[in-house]
Amino acid sequence: MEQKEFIQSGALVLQQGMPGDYVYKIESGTIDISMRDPDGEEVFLAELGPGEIIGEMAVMLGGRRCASARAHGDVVLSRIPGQELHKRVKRSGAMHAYMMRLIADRAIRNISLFAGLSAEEKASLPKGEGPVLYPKKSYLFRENEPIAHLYVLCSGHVQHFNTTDTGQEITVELHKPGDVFCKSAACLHDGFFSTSTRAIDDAYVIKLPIGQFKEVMRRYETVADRLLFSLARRNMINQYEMEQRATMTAPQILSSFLRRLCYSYGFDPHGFTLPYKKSLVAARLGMETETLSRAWAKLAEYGIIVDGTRITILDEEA
Amino acid sequence: MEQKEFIQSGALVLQQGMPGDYVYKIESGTIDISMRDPDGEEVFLAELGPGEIIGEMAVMLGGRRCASARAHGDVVLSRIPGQELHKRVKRSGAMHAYMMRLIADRAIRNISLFAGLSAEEKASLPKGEGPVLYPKKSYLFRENEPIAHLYVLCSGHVQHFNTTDTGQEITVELHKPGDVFCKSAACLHDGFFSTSTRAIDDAYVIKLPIGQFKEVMRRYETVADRLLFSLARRNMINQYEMEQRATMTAPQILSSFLRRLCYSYGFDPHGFTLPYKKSLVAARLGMETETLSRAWAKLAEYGIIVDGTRITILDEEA
DNA sequence: CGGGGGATTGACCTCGGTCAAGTACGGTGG
DNA sequence: CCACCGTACTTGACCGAGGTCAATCCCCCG
Repeated sequence: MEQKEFIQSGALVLQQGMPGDYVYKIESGTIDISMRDPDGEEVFLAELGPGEIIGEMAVMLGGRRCASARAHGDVVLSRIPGQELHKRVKRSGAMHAYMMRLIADRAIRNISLFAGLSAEEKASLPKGEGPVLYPKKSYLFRENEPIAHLYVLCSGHVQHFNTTDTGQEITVELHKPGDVFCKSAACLHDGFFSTSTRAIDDAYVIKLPIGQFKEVMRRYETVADRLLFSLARRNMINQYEMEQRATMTAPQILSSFLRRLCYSYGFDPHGFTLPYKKSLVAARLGMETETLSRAWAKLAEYGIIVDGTRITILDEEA
Repeated sequence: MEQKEFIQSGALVLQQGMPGDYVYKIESGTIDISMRDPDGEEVFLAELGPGEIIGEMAVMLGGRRCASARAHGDVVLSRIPGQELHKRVKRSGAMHAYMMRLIADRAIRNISLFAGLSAEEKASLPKGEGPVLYPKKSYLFRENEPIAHLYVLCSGHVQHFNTTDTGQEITVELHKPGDVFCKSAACLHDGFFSTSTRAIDDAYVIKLPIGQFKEVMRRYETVADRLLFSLARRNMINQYEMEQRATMTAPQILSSFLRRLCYSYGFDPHGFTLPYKKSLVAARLGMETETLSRAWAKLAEYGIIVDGTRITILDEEA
């Protein structure tokens, strides 16, 4: 059932953002795990060695790879198909518990906020509330509820939005697997959520109580540092988006969005598929689906070719 | 020349945002200094006693009060007209140096980021670069320059903006006396400014080298805490503004802006004067002056009466 | 008094929102 | 296998808020 693979040093083994229906067990050599966080920073997360499993998150929770894995030196892996893993997990309750624990631990340890900590320090991190399933369209939390957790998204997608008095929904942000959210909420003493958040597809999240997170922040200076950094970056990105919406036309905004999407997911610009429904993209960009629909047609003028669901970016620059 | 005033406990002696051409010397009693920082938080800054001078910043630098002063118990003050102070300062170089030093020290110590520190801790803060004059329309810094300082605005106003490829200027933010800016810039390791910043009128600023600020942050946890808090708040405000621009019409946006302005400057809603030129307001709100001009006319529908430069807000709520 | 910058007003146009109809696609049930 | 339905998306026609351009007004200042 298991199939050996020999990987050259430096080769990409798993790519963040790609779907995946298999896991690898490391037979020999070491694998570097890294991720591009939503702010666009590439962050090194961990180094895994023989006996360890990689890629379990996408398989167990049914989503996409939420980090990239690269061979550090030559490596031998055995590839285990997703079905096989599911069978084993179903057979043994202990195995299931083990996998869930593994996923939860890794999700917490691998968030970019904690990237500056040593392996021992990471081991002492709080565990959080194991992968919790929020079915499609269910709410993680609503506006004006008290803030209790920091969330780590393991699989699926999540939408933040505000509801206006007229019942209109304004999408503020979309999150993809690997993202951490409610960071800024966590800094406001005894605050309340300013947005509602809903699962777009079935989403698994780890929930880390705010108190525990603050404890960690107090203990490790680098965590507070990274949080500051990430909030500051978010501010700049917000400014940038404001500017775009004020000055650009719909096709230009869409083009810019696709370029950033491609970059932040690590997609191949020479052809990738949109990971969201188009209506979601419209919401994210603050436009109507009709406007978006018309914008697709004009993308050629901005160096992007769309063929059905396939998107190709011709000229690549920031 | 000096004129004694007897102030009842709790009375407002100086109000943030008001113009002022006199200073007070405290003869007896104590005065509480506080300010509303740009995020809308009321922050207690200091308690001053007999012999100390208040209100010197607006007078010496020719601007508006950048903090409020309230009598803490019954107080006797002697009021010194601005002209008198200017005469004394002109007469004596030492007096001039002393006033400038006083202003610089107070500006640094009184920023809300440092509000959690004790008097002794505040005394040990770095002094920063004394009040620097940036004449009307001169640049404090430009986009893509390396970030070297945190700025404290002592008098005048300052405009942050981006320039697009087409030469268009997008105003991101306006700052008023007492504001601290480049906070988020300061968190990005060796970053570059993402906006240009220009003095609207003659502006005096204190410049605190980033390195020194980071040093302070490392020493005092509360400073990092407050910075986090303020960045998180800014994020929420950005989101809110995004939402507004997406869903509201020009008069609604203007109305909401005026209400916030009134609140954050501490103006009297029953009649105040706009502290900026209208064209600046237009820039700030991301609209053309013509659109703004038309919006004024429709403000009555939203409970705001405009009579020349006089603005009255009828119904007050968040 | 003339000049210049800011503000206002009017005429016009464009982008994108709105409404309505139509298409493509997948799933379900007979 | 096809009829039916619901969802997502597309297309067309229309409209209105706000941008653009030009003329004018207002007020301060030299």
